[in-house]
Amino acid sequence: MDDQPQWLTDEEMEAWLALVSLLIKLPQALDGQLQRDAGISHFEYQVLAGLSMSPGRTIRMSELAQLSDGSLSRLSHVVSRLEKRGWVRRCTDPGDGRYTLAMLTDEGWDKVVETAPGHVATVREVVINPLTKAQIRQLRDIGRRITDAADPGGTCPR
Amino acid sequence: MDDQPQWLTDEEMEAWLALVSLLIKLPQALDGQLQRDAGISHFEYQVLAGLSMSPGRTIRMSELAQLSDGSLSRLSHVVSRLEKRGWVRRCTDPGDGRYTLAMLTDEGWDKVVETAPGHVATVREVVINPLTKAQIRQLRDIGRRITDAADPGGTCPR
DNA sequence: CTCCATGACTTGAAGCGTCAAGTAAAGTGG
DNA sequence: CCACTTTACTTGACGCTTCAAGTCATGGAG
Repeated sequence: MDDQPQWLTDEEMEAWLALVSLLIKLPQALDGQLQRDAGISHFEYQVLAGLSMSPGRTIRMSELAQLSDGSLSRLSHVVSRLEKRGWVRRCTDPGDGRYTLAMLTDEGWDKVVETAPGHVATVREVVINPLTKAQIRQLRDIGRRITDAADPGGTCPR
Repeated sequence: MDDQPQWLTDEEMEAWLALVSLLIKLPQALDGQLQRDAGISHFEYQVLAGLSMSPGRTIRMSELAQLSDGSLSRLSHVVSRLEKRGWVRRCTDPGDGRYTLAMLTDEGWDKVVETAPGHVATVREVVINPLTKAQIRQLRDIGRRITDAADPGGTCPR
């Protein structure tokens, strides 16, 4: 924080406004497609996808929370819903009773398999295709820098 | 949409994952600072800021909705809350009874004035400072391209 | 061995956003 | 000038996220 408010320059303001619009509209587009085509939110998709890529399609809740960039509480609620829908099951870690393991059921796996292509197509259409190859690399670097600054702890450093 | 799912390459995936993290963590950081320091959400700040920059500190609801990148419904709810807090007042447009004019009260103006410096400082800290001058320009271009693709109508083209 | 601190969740209430209706004013065709 | 459509919102219900407790299992200190 500076003593002087230090207002944004025109260039900075343009970038900032573009980013704010992005922050509102991209999630809408992603959630919209998944909700329409698969009846799930983007975060639910991330959770299912995270599970599907874990060894044994099983993973600890806390690890899944980091993988999907969400709080443990949020994840707990979401997994409850996914469990009711029959896509995930929970059980206590046999080795350490504090951990809870989430595992993807066969129905959950099928759901991911049937949902993924449409989702990837949307990501391509909205994010990848509009950008040049150079911009894709720039986006990765910019995203990482801002994310690091916004979440200093990182929830997974060490 | 393609026939083939056409999976993402490594570079594309890296950029995509970086963007997904950004989408989650940046709003958290922005909302967090404003909530802690001023007791308002980022969207409420945008609405107040939009009003404060309008001529006569007054603007139509529909124009304010576009300015702040929100739906009319969302704006209506938010303005109701801001009205209860005494920062905004609503009245019907004398010229055309369908429009509603939102106007910033003096208390609302004071709120913006006292909140802005801390918010700008956070934006600087989290978004502007971590980037080079070139990256700031890149961010603007990338943001615009993705936003255009995600929101084809644009809610304000023509 | 017991008590307490810590870690890993789960739960419930409260607040916000979205969607689907509903309302009211202005424009438009006959 | 009257019905009908369009435009600009407002409202209510529902679902999801967050926040603050609360629970249960482990690991240590004495």
